[in-house]
Amino acid sequence: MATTIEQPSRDADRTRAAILFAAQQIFAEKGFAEAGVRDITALAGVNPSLVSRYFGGKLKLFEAALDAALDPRLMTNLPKENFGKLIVARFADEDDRVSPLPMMFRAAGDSEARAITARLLRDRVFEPLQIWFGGEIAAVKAARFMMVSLGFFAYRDQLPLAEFAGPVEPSLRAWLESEFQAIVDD
Amino acid sequence: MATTIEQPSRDADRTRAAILFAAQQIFAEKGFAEAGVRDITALAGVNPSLVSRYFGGKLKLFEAALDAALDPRLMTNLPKENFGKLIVARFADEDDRVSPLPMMFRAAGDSEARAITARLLRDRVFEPLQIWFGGEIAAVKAARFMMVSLGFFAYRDQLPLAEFAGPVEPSLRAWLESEFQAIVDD
DNA sequence: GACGTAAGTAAACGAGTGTTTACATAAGGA
DNA sequence: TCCTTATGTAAACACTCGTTTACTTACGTC
Repeated sequence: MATTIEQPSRDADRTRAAILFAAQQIFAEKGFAEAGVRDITALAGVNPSLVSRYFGGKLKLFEAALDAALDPRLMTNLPKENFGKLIVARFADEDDRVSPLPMMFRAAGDSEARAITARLLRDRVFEPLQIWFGGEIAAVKAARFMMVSLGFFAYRDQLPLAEFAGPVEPSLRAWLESEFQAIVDD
Repeated sequence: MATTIEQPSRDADRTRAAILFAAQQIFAEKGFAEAGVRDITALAGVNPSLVSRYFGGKLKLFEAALDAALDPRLMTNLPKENFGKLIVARFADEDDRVSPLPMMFRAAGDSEARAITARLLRDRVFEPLQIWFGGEIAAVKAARFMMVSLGFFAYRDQLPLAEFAGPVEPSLRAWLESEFQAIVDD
């Protein structure tokens, strides 16, 4: 049989990463309030007390999980010529489990988690977008981007209508694409 | 001195209304999860147990409070000629305390409250809007309306940026007005 | 191989929650 | 006036949850 690399059964870095990974999934699925520390640590296969030891508590863990999920390059690395089509494809077709949007929306019920969400959304998304758009009206462009993005997700998340579940209706998708494209073209 | 109308010190209808009114305020301010039954009944000046007796529990009270706050006529009674300007004025300038939007967004963290929110949003807003818009693409129009509205509120609620707090930046406001107007004009 | 430290666990703690139960009392008709 | 019933209150219940504390164990070092 093949020799396997010996792994120590106790590895703080590995355990910390396992908790963070589990937290991203549970927070996105259940939201900050309904996601229990016991749920997260059960998925990670460790003891609940380690959340406090390694992250300083549930709130700090949420901050770390959201920060890890936010990556502005997912938007700013797209070519501006086809920005509309590509960004809608990324929003509409991506796997919600790896998206920070569910995590943010489902944290709106907790005042402390909402404050963290607002700060990270500003520093990790809004500001980079503003720089990427550039120009005098970069702030307005970034604001328009945030509004359309948040509105699209809120709509899909809050209104699970039968006719709009699953694939996005074609003309609605076309409208979204033109909205995003208009932001970079204006 | 003027004679005052004698009011019985015990009036179930009045008490029920007081709880419902207090619930609208507290739910909008704190969200479903953080709004305690004791908070609501303290504002109403009654005993916490009356929530269960009169409404059947906290969740049913939330449903009643949101249902009372939702009124599609606030949108569908506007003239279609100036729909854009008027609807933005209503969204941007209105008092958040009487708006159902904070109540809905801050309930996103609770799965049961979110299900109620989704149902009421569909039955009390989306469907009436669809009928009001009319035509073959009424569903797409209603969807666009929901997206822009939810996006605008989510942006203002989740991103309390200094430069966008308070009055809406003029060019952003103009864009919003054109978006809403385009929905009814298309 | 013994030992000290880091890693992990189990269990209890303490605070907060919605709800229920038992009791008190005001209202209104017989 | 008495008595029934609706109205309201106080207190305890039952449960969840994040966190802390005390203890155990595996790893690396001398």
